[in-house]
Amino acid sequence: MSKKKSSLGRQKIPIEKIPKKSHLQVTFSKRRSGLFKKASELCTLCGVEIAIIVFSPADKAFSFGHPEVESIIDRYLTRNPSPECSTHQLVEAHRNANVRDLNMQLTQFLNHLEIEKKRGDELDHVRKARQRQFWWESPIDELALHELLQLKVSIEELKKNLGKHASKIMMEQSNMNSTILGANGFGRYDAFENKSGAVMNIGSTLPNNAYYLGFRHAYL
Amino acid sequence: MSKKKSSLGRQKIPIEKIPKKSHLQVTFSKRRSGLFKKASELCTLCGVEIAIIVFSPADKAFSFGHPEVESIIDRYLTRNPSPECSTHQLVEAHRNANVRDLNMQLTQFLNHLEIEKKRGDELDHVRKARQRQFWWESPIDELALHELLQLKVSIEELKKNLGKHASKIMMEQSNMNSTILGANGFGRYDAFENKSGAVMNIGSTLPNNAYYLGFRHAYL
DNA sequence: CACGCTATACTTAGCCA
DNA sequence: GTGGCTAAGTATAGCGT
Repeated sequence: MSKKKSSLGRQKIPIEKIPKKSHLQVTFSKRRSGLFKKASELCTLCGVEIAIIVFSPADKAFSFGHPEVESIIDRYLTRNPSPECSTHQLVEAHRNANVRDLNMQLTQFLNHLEIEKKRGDELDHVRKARQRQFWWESPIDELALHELLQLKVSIEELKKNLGKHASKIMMEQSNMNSTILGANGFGRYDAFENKSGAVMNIGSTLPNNAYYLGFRHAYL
Repeated sequence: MSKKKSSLGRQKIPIEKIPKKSHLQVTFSKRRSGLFKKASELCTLCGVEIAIIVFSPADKAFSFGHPEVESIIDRYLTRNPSPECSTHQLVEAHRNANVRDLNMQLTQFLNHLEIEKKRGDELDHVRKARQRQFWWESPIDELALHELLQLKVSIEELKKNLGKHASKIMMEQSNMNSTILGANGFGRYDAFENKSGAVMNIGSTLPNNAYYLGFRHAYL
């Protein structure tokens, strides 16, 4: 049984444009997955917000975003509206907002959330059990997907609305009180200078001083 | 002689928020580098454009972009404004979706839900504090309320659907034991040239807690 | 094309300087 | 924070199905 072990296992490839198209496509797919996975792990491990946009060789746009690409882009472009901070401010500004009804709804909503989460966990369990045994494909419940879709949109809207609402509350409070933080408090207009956009070299084979294409930091 | 602690070498860590702050900082730094490196490799290997934006735990903005973050964002925003588009993309995706993909979507939703829950908690906090010492009132955001109601309905639908879906999967599992992969494992119509590769795919063996947070594709 | 497989290249957790 | 080290954990190139 002559077997050529020669090409089993991962081979080293140079970090330069892959010439073969079919090969490139596969690599793109796999590595994009890997990149997104890494990003999601970073999100979870460190509790940070990340957005990634990739334009494929076929010029199709893929994106990853936690919590949302748009909001992160927004934050980036406007040099930091700082949602985290606004949340904090909200807590501090706890003596406003006349939203009793809204909050009641919210409370109910929270209850539902917990229920859904548990349910989701169960489903996840089912999935894992399934994967362990067999991973055949099965037709999907289209209706469920549809509903899921609707939900997603709704959630995103809710999120936006919550954000808006929060800012509104804050602002109103600031206006009426003028003692809390004030415009001075969060008026950080430190524009970050990023002109370069320059492409640095890819230190592909250097484990140490490996600097990449063009990343930069915006200090706040 | 005293043995070196097995702490030499890499240890496995669960993909969940790192509690220790100092530790988290180090991990963030290293993994951010790793992420950017992966991105740059993907750029070079496949000749594609990528932009990444990360907000650090300290709320500092880091970005990677080839050729430039702004231009890519621009391209993305001009192509992806329509919410209907996202709907369409998912519907498209559905054609090739298998259960795993669906589950991934579900996971994303769950993540969103958790985020919303936290946000909701904050709001709730505000409310309680306010009830204790309310001073003034501010007009409520009726639109937000409306959205909340809508969401509530959606959530309830989701709940039902999740239940159905779960049972269905389980049922299919037991039923298909005898007809595994018969002819064609699952009914997906490839009528169209679905040139999408629409749904991102997680590696088959997803670690227990590796959640994909929120990525999607933008079409057209 | 998407998936699984496997050997191997690469990444990185934990420590230290 | 940064960078080096080591060894264990992951990602993935090349190939099948």
